[in-house]
Amino acid sequence: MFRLSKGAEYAIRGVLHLSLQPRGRVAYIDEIATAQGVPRAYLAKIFQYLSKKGFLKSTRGAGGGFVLDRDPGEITLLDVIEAMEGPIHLNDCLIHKDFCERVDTCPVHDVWREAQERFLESLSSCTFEKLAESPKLKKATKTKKKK
Amino acid sequence: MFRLSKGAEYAIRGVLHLSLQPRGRVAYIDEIATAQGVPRAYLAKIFQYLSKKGFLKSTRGAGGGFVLDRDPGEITLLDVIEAMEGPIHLNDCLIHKDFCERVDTCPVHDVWREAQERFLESLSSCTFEKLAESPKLKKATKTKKKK
DNA sequence: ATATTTAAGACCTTTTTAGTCCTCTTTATA
DNA sequence: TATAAAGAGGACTAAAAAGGTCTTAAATAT
Repeated sequence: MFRLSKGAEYAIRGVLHLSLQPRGRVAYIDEIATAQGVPRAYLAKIFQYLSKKGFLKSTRGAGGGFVLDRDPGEITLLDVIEAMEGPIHLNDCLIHKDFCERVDTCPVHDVWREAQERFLESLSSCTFEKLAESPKLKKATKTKKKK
Repeated sequence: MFRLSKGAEYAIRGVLHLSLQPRGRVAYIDEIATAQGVPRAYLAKIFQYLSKKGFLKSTRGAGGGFVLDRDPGEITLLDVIEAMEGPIHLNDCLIHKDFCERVDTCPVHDVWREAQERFLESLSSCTFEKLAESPKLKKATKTKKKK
C-alpha cells in the first residue's frame, strides 16, 4: 500500500501550523488540534514524539506549549514523514544494498530505484517555509477576515 | 506506509515469468512459485485473482496452467500493482476530487498531486515487454548455462 | 480410473494503524 | 501556597490490512 499514514498527515499539519506562528509564539495542543482538525490526544502523542526527534521544543505548565526547534526552511515534508513512518523504501528490495539477492537478475529493481529517487525528490524539495508562503493560506486568511 | 505489498510483488514476478515464456507455452503454479521464490498456495490465489482481472488465462487439469491473456507490451507495472492493491492514492485527500475539504486552503495538497503524478508515470511507463528484454535476464540465463 | 492441475472459499496469525485513557510532573499566577 | 493549565509517559484497545494456509471440488489428459 502506498499511502501516507494519518500519523504523518497530522504531524505535517501540526508542523505547518507552527511554521505559521509569529517567531517565538508558543502554541498549545488544544489550539492546534482544533485548528487542524486532528484528534487532540493523538496529536499530543505525535508532538511528544516530534519533540524527541528534535523538530519541536516543548514547555510544560500553564502558558506552555510547542514551538518549532528548527527553521521552517530547514524542514522538508520528507523529514517529517520519515520521522513518523521511518525511512521510505518503496520496495523491500531497496532496504539495504545487497539485501535483495535478486538485485543482479531482477529487471524490476532498477525501476523501483528510479521511482523511489523521484518520489523522495518530490518530498524533500518541499520545505515548510515554502508551504507557509503558499498563496492558498493567504486566501484562506482573507476569506476569514471577510466574515 | 509507502511500500509495495508482498502480494503485488509476487504478482509482478509471476507476470514477468509468464512474459518470458515462449509464446503459447503453459506454465503451472508449482514451476513458477519455485522459480520465483513465492509461496505456492499464495501464488495460486494471486493467479486466480489475476485471471479474473483478465491478465491471465488458465486451463485446468493435467498439463494445464497459466498463460498471459494480454501482450506483455500492453501490461505495465502500474496495471499489476493496481490490480492487486487497488488504485494508488499517496494521500487520502487525492482519492476523489472534492473529497478533501481542505483542498482550497491546504498547500500540501498540490505537492502530493505532483508527487503522485510522477510516481504513477514511473510505474506506468514500464511494460513487461520492456522488463523481459532486460540484459540482466540474459546474463542470468548465461550464468545458468555455464553451470 | 487416476494423476495432475486450477477454482473457490473458509480460516488463521501477525503487524500496522489509529487511536484513547489515566496518572504524573511542571509551571505560571492569583 | 493552592490551583489551573499545560506537556510527559505509558498502558491499553479496536479495527483493518497483510500475508498467508488448508480443504474440498471440478476439470482434463492419459
